[in-house]
Amino acid sequence: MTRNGRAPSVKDVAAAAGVSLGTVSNVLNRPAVVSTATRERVERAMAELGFIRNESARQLRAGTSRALAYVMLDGGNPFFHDVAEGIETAAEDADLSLFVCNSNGRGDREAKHLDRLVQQRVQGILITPADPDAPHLAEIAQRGTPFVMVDRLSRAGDHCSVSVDDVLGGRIAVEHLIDRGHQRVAFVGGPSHIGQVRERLQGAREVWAEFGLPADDLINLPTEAMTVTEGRSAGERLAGLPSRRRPTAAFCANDLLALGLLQHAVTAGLRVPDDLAIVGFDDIDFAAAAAVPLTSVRQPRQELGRTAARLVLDEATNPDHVHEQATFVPALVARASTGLVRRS
Amino acid sequence: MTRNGRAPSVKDVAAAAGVSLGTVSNVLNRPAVVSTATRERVERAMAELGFIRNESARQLRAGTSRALAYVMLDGGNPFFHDVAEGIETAAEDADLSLFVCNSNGRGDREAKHLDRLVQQRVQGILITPADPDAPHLAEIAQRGTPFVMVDRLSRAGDHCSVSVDDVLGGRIAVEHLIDRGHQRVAFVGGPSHIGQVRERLQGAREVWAEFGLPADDLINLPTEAMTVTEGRSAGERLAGLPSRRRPTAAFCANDLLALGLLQHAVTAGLRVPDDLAIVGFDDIDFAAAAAVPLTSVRQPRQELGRTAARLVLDEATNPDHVHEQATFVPALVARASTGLVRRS
DNA sequence: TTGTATGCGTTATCAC
DNA sequence: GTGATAACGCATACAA
Repeated sequence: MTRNGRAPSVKDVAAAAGVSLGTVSNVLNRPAVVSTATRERVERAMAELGFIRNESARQLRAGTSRALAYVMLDGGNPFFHDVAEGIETAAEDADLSLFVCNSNGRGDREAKHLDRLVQQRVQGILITPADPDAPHLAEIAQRGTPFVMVDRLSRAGDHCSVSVDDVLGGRIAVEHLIDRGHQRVAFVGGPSHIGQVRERLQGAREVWAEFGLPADDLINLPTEAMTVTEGRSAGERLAGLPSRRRPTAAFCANDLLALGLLQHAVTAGLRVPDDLAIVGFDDIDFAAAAAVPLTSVRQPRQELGRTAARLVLDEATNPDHVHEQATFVPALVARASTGLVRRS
Repeated sequence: MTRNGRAPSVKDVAAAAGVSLGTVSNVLNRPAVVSTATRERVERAMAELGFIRNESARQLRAGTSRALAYVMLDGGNPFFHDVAEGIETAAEDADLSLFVCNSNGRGDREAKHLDRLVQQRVQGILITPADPDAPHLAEIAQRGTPFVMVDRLSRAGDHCSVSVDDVLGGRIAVEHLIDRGHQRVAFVGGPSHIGQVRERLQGAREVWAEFGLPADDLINLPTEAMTVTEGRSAGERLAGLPSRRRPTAAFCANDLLALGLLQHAVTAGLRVPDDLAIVGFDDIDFAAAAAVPLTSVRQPRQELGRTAARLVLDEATNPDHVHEQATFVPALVARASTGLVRRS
């Protein structure tokens, strides 16, 4: 602290070094233009005073910050971390900071974060929203803040997005199960207003019909959320079904549900995959690390993040930017949880 | 965008509403002092122009930002999320933003984040550092930025910290195993320059000695990191031990290691806990959700975060602040992974 | 109740 | 090569 209780400024450095404020600025921004002697004197003064550039002042002057932001949907789901890692990588390359916020699925918290970020004048906002069609999102896109939706799609297409073909994801998951000989399969996921849940279910239903299987044998087990706890409770409901209705396999809308279901199955003495095969979605690291390694539909998580960052930066810097909806193709990763099917 | 391609400012609003800049500012900060008629006129102008306060300008003027920051050690470990949630709760209560950064265990990335945060003039920095004694941390504390170390302790005590009694944690974990009849136990953890690892091992050794068990029968299985993958590899080494040396139980320095070890054990056909009992540390949600629910040493994760935020806010606002090292007491949560021990 | 003036720290433009 | 000065957007002390 110098003078007034604030941190030392260029002014203080200038005084200490016996030069003008402009010269200090030159040392900072165009060192080549200042003589070695004075430069060193200024640098010494900066070191002695512990001078640190004030980013708000730079930002005020520059009119824009040097930061991106990502508003995560669920910090407790490792999937979003991996996405964030991808974003961070790209941000680092562009020499930008990344502010990571977490809405935890709460629309009000999301809105609060967004307000703050716009006030901060971040260069761009990446978000996996609780509701892709929420009005506060449309506002932001219209205001002109570069904006990319991550792992979601909105009805209005006036912004960039990166996502995965969820219908296809549902298809390959269930096709895998049909291949394995399953004729009665549960779909575990919800709430159904989540686009992903609907689309993964749709994909599941499509293949199911294409293989000529009766619609009744694809059983819907809705959940309140996409969490381990909800997966466990779905397991209980599944176990409670009359045995002639009980599925031999389950396709879960994400890996957390699958892990919960797996846990309940093991606890209940079911053998996985013999009594119950399980497919998850996302392929988070914990999926491979489960006691019975989980078959899952992989999304390119880091790639999703990197691409999203690329798009938002393009929108921020390229005057000829056009919005783009990048779609990735999911892939099945087969592991033990669907490995061996007892055909009876 | 108005005028110069920048977002509309108070000045623009003033012009549009036909009042002075000071009046606009009054509407923003002291609405009571301005007449209803002009206030409404100003508010209408703000709405029409899409005016949004510029946080950098406010911050520059105020001399300090309205944000805290938490630099996480490992975004892939849910433990740190829960800590972050606790911090966020407290930040919300104080009406502050929270910037969450992730060093991913890399000292260079940590330093970069810290640089940026200091430049941003955040009100306080919370951090779980890669190395508690790194010089860049001491610098920050000395510069006067409110600073709290989370879940770590440094040798120099010139700052606040919140942590858990790790020696005690090690003690209760191993005491539990001894209670269960185990006479040969592995300690899985590393690298040993992590204070936590050393202390948890120390606690383990203390009880081991107090029960008069031979030191050789507490086997150290060092790991390169605290990850699921490393836990799996520790499992392989454990399985490779000659059977008369092979432990009947393992105490892992965190839950990720424990989950990896558990997975390997199950894959290798070992029954848990009959052939191998496992105790983890942290009690992350995935511990309870494992196929064999994991006994673990619980840390009060959210509480840790809340307390850290409380301390940093006290340092930021209270002139009589004195540094405090808050220590929490860990507790054993017994689950199936140590549930049944076959005594032979 | 409203308007005017000043300064926060930085950068850039222009003289010298 | 260096110094003086203005501007970014906002908040406030003070004047009208």
